[in-house]
Formats: sequence, C-alpha cells, structure tokens
Amino acid sequence: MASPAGRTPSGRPPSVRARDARWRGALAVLEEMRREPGVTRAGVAQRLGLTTGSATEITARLRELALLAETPAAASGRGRPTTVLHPHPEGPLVVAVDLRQEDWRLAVAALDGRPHVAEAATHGDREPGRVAAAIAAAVRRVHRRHGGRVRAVSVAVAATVGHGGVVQSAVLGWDAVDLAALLPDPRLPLFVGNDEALAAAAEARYGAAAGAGTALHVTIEVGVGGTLVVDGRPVTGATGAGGEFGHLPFGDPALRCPCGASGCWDLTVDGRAIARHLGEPPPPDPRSYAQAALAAAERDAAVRSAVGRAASAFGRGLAGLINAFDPGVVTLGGFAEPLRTAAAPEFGAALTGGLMRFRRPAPPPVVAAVLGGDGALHGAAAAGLDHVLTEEGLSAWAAERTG
Amino acid sequence: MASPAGRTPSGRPPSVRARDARWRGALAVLEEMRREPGVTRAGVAQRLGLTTGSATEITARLRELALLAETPAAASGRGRPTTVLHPHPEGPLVVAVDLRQEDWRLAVAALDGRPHVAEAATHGDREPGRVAAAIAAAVRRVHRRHGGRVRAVSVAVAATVGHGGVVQSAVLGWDAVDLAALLPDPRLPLFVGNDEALAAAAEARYGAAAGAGTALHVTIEVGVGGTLVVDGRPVTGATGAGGEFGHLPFGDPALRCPCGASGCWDLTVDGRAIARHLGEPPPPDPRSYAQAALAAAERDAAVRSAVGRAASAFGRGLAGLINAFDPGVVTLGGFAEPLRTAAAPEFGAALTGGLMRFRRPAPPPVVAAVLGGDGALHGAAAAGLDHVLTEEGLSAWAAERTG
DNA sequence: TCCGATAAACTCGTGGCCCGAGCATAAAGG
DNA sequence: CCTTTATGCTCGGGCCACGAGTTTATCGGA
Repeated sequence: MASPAGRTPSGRPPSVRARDARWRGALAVLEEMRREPGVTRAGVAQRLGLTTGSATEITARLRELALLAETPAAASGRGRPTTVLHPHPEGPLVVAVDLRQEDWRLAVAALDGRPHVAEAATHGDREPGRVAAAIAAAVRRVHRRHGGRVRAVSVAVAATVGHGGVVQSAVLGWDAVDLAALLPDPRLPLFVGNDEALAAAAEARYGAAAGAGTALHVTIEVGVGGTLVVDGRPVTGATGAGGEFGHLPFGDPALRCPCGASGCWDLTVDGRAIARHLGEPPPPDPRSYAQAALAAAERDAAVRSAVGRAASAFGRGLAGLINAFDPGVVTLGGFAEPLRTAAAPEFGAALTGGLMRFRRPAPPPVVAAVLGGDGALHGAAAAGLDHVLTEEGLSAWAAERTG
Repeated sequence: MASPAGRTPSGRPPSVRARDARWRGALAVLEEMRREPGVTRAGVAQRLGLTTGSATEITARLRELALLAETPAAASGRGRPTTVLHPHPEGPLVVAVDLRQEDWRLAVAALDGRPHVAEAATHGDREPGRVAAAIAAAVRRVHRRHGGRVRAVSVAVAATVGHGGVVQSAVLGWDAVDLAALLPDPRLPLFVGNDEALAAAAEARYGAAAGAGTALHVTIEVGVGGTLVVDGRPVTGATGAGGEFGHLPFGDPALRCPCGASGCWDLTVDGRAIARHLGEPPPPDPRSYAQAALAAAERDAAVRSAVGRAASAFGRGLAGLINAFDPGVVTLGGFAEPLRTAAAPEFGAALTGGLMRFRRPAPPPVVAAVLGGDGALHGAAAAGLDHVLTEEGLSAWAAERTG
C-alpha cells in the first residue's frame, strides 16, 4: 500500500521462514480488531475458528505486549459476558499526514486505524521547504510525546509520487520534492502515497466499497484521479505513480495537456472543460470554477449545456475504465459525484453507451464516496498500519519492549 | 488467479487459523521448486533461511507425501553433494486447457508448473456443445489415467469470461457457455480465465516480465487484449471479465464497435484499422489480414502508411495505459510486437508523445513476450497450481493419501 | 592413494504455538 | 436458589521448526 518505504530499516534477510508463524494467530486477531473496532473476544474466536483456549492465550500475549486491551462488554444475553478488544493505550501508533493544495493535517492512529487529527495548518505560500519543515516540526512534536510508540509515518499528498517522495504536482506547484525530512528518526519507515489512491483504498476498506474485491475509485478535482483497489490494496504501480487515469487519451488529440501529452481525459471533465465549452479562458482554480458552474447551471442554459458535455465525457471515460477493469463497484469522490448528479441524463447515457453490450444488464453500482475529505487520511493511516501489522512489524515491536 | 473457481468444493469455513501454519515451511519449499525448477535442496534452504535440520525434515515429509522427489545433483565443487528437487512422479497434477479460435490443446502440469501437452485438436465448427464435449472427453481420459492425482482443471479461453464460464466471445462466436461440463468429477475445482490474462500472468512469472512487481501485458489479435499483473496475479476484476483494454475509448467516437460501444481502441490498431485506412472493407480475419499487410508494407507506401497509423494509435493508447498504471515493464504479445517493429518511428513517437512528461526520462521497458503461443497454457497451469499449493490444497492431498 | 578442507546431510533435544478436554465462572431465567 | 447458557481458564499433548553437534561425501594437494 502506498509507495514502498523510502527508508524502511529492512536490512535483514527476507525471512519467509516459519519462525514468523509465531505471529499468525496474533496478527489474525489484531486484523479482526482493526477491521471491526469493538469486536468481542468471543466474536473474534468464532470467526477465526479459534478455541477459547487459544483465544485466551493469544489475547494474554497481546496484552502483555501492549498491543491490545480488553474491557467488559455490555451484557447482551445469557452466558458469561465476554470482553471487547481495543488498541492498547500504550500500543503502537502511526502518524498519518494529508498534504493538500491549501493545507495539511496530521493525525495519529492506533491499531484500530482511526485517525485522530492532532495538528492542522494552512500554508500561505507553498514553498516546499517551508511546508515540509512545518510538517516535520509537527511530526517531531508527536514523536516526542509518544516516543517509540510511533512506528511509521505515512503521507498522503496531492501529487504524483514515487520512490518515497513527490515526483510532480500541478496543484502544489512542486517538482521532485523528497519527503524524507519529515522523519523525526531516520530509522522510521516513511510511506508516501497519492492522496486519491489512499482515499480509494480507504473507500474500499471502510467506505462505500467495503467488501468489494475489486473497486474503482474516481475523483475529479483538477483533472481526474483515482485508483483501482484489489483486495484492499491500491494498484499504485512500479514506482507508486499509478492512478493517473486523467491522462488516458480519451479526449480530442488536438488538445494539449500541461502534463506534456495530448488528448488527456483530464481536459474534458473538470472546470477547464466547462470554461472551454463556454468560450471562456482557462480558470485559475478549476475546482471553484466547476462548483460555481454547477450552481449557475440551474439558471443558465449555456452553462447547463457545458456541464452536460463534461458529464458526458466523464461518463464515457468511466465506461471505458469499467470495460477495462470490471470493478465490482465504482466510488465517486470530489467533484465527480456532484457532476453526475447535476447532469444525470448525459452522464447516464454516456456511461451506458460506453459499456460493452454484455456488461449493460448488470453494470457495477456507481456510488458516492462516503469518507469525503477524510479518505486520504484514513488511507494513509491504513498504509502505515499495514506495515505495523506484519510479522516483521510485530516482532520488532516485541523486541524493543522486551529487549 | 483466473476467475474464482466456478464450483470449487469450498464449503468449509474460511479457516484463517494457525493450524494451517503446519504447511508453511512445506509450501515455501514447493514454491521455490516451482519458481526455479532444478533448485537444490541446499539452495532452497539458504534462500528461505532454513537450517539444514529443517530442510531435512521438510523434504522428508514432502517425499513421504509424494509431493517431491530428490535426485543427486551434478557435483559442483567440494563438500557433500546436495540434491535437486523435482516434482514427485506420483504427485499432484493440474490439467490446463487452452481453447483458441481454431483449436484447443490440453496439457498436464506437475508441481513445477510446466505444462506438457497431452492432446490437441482443431474444431471444424465451433458449436459450443461439440467443442466442450471433445475437450471433456480428453479431460476424462487424463483423469482416468492419473486418477486422484488430478487436482484441478484450468481453462484458458479466447473469450470474455466470468462466473466460471464464457460470457461472450467474438472470435469463437460464443455467448454464455458454461464450462462446468469439462469436469470429470464435480468435486474438482474448475478455473476459467481469459487467455490473454493468463498469458500475461505467465509472462510476469516465467517470461519477459519475470520479477516485475507490476507488469502490463498487451496483445493484439482481433482487437487489443491484455492484463495488468500485480505480484504475479492478473487483475481480472470482479467477475473475471477484466483486461478488455481494447474497449477503452481512445479512438474516434464516430466509429461503432461490435461490442456495442463506440470509439474503442480495438478498432484503431488491428487488421480492421489497416483495411479502413486503405479504403478496403473490413476483413473477415483481421489477424491474417494484418500479417499480410505487414509483409506488403515493405513494398507498398500506402500500406506502409496505413500500418504506421495503426502503430501510432497503438503507441498512443499504450502510453495512456502506462500513465494510468505505471507498470515496471510492458510485454507485447501477438501482433503487437511485429506491428511496433514494422513501424517503429510512428510507434515510438506516439508512445513518447503520449507519456506524461515526468515519465519520459525513465519509461518502462517495452519488450516482446517470450512465451509466445504457450503463454496461456502456462498461465492456466499456474492458476491451477495456485490452488493446489495452498494450505487447504496440500492438507486435502495429504488427507486423501493417508486417510 | 591418502588426508585435510569443505559443504551439506542427519540426529536429537528444546521451545513456541495451538488444540482439545475438562473445569471454573458470570450472567439470565424460572 | 438452581439451572441454563455462554464464555474464560488450565493443562497435557502434538507438531513444526530451531540449534548444536555429528556424520558423510566430494575435492584438491601431497
């Protein structure tokens, strides 16, 4: 999940060995706790097929290691009352950062994966060094407060990412920014992911696409972003720069895209497209322009028509993606959901018309994302947790505590 | 891998339990043997970090269960000679079938995953019932010869697949054909996969993309097929109908596609596109037409130009896919490789021009697939083996032998 | 041809983790 | 208060892998 660790301290051999089987049961229990915060011990045991003896042993071990705490469950019928599993108050933590166009937020998540926002700020200018320094200071503060409990730093950023840093970002105006400076301790692993890819993963795990094996998340902000998520893991490519659906050439090849290519889908669906259809110059902020256009469309037929053309281009491209990937569910984030609602007939016609015939009887549901602006933060926390909740992660934690 | 089991006899509970950890070491050893046929016991032990004691124990257990055989290794230096690991001559087998437009082939693979073709035939007509019956008879013969050693039947078919059968196939002229009749024993698991998706998986595991985390395989036959392969598993979507890249709307929206949509990429790259550019009627067999066009292009400037336009359309679409998925390597199968070779300048220019600027300094290598016509068969065998080489698969095998 | 060096296989005691069976415990219901 | 019910706890046993020590098979040089 997210880009593979800028500087994970993984000097040890791969160790696919069975010694690591030590953590199998413990991991299964912790994953259940994560997947469904508030599960009872009895419930976990039943779902995993553990005997009560094993459950006792595993929970005891995990409590000993400060990975899990138990509180009495609210009585719910006859029988001896069971306990509810929680993250341990002294257990491992993950720092999740969401770095957006105007601001950033820093959250801390325990093993249940729920990010709690600890700091937030807007950045006046977007000078990479200053923004990174501000975030790094916030990370340091959290790190100082929690010490060795912080096990990973995971950053969602509105940019094309790769190799543990930002490769390029139109919305931030950044090029090739290394984010390693965010780490308060160079031994900590750093995960950097595209915000939309992480939001997609979050939707697939906790949100509108929960339970789907293959989910497609598509967002419109400035251009189109999104990611395919397979079994909870976003498909982010070899360098972590995947998910740039907006640069599939669904559009007019004569239109040049700032990315360097031409005919990009990006140009046909967002505020820039609406402005072009209206014969206006490219708006400085396509997002707010698009929002305003949706509002104006109710009164102004020309605007309504321009919005309809954008919705149609969006539906046509989305149909192509459904043809290509056969997702079980599609979630729409950002401006995508209001756009399809505002021009539902055009969107629907383009979507259906773009689907291969055999898909039309049972197309995947297209639903609104439910995590909204918190998706990326949830996804970043999940990416960090995916690292903590491994055999290696747990044995490192155990070694530090007992050693 | 491939579509999730038409009728796998998986009535048992998920069983994520640690009892299954019993097979971890054994599975790791068998996977090594599969990944690199001809490995030595000492080599496996070293790579997995096993002690010689564990290696002795595991190999002994696997020999006992007829999962593995050892032969003396050719002496290669000082020290006590080690042994080479092979599939056991009485070990489990997988039946792999490749069902193509004109013919089908049936192969048998042991745990090393190498398919050995046992039967093959062309189908005069393509009446689904007759073809299925002929294949079913061949499967029955193999099943009779090997008895309980056959653990799965895995079919690669030139069709859109889903839910354990064919959904639709233009090249075969089939609609909604259930392939469950191929099973000689209803308790056997059946895997049905698109041939190009399986070929992609095979390329990523054994072929030109071996070792790549994210690989993109693209083929031109009639239209464009292919699949993204992540960590050895093809991304086949929710119903197994993924990989239809040819139906991304990269082309002229005015062109209607037989699939029901319009502007499909399919129409711009294969023999139909070349014929259209030459003002000729759609060829009955676009594949042979395209082959002939490539040959004629050397002499005929008009044909050369038409081929160039197809190569350009192919390169442009491929660049879009690279933008969207960031593969570490791209493999070309079928007509795709000769097409780009025949019109390398046009292909190269379109590919580079279609890439986002930041990708251009280090684009993924685009290489020819090396498994050729055997890719789908390899992939189908791999899909079947993926089922055998699981904790469930091995414990079922062990239970049948000892019980 | 023998002998040391070398690499790898074999043996056996140990420990971790989980299972099963039986016992103990905490509520709800009559 | 006793029964029912659901669950937690205890303890012996099995399985798998680890580690250390021993044995075996080959190579290279004297």
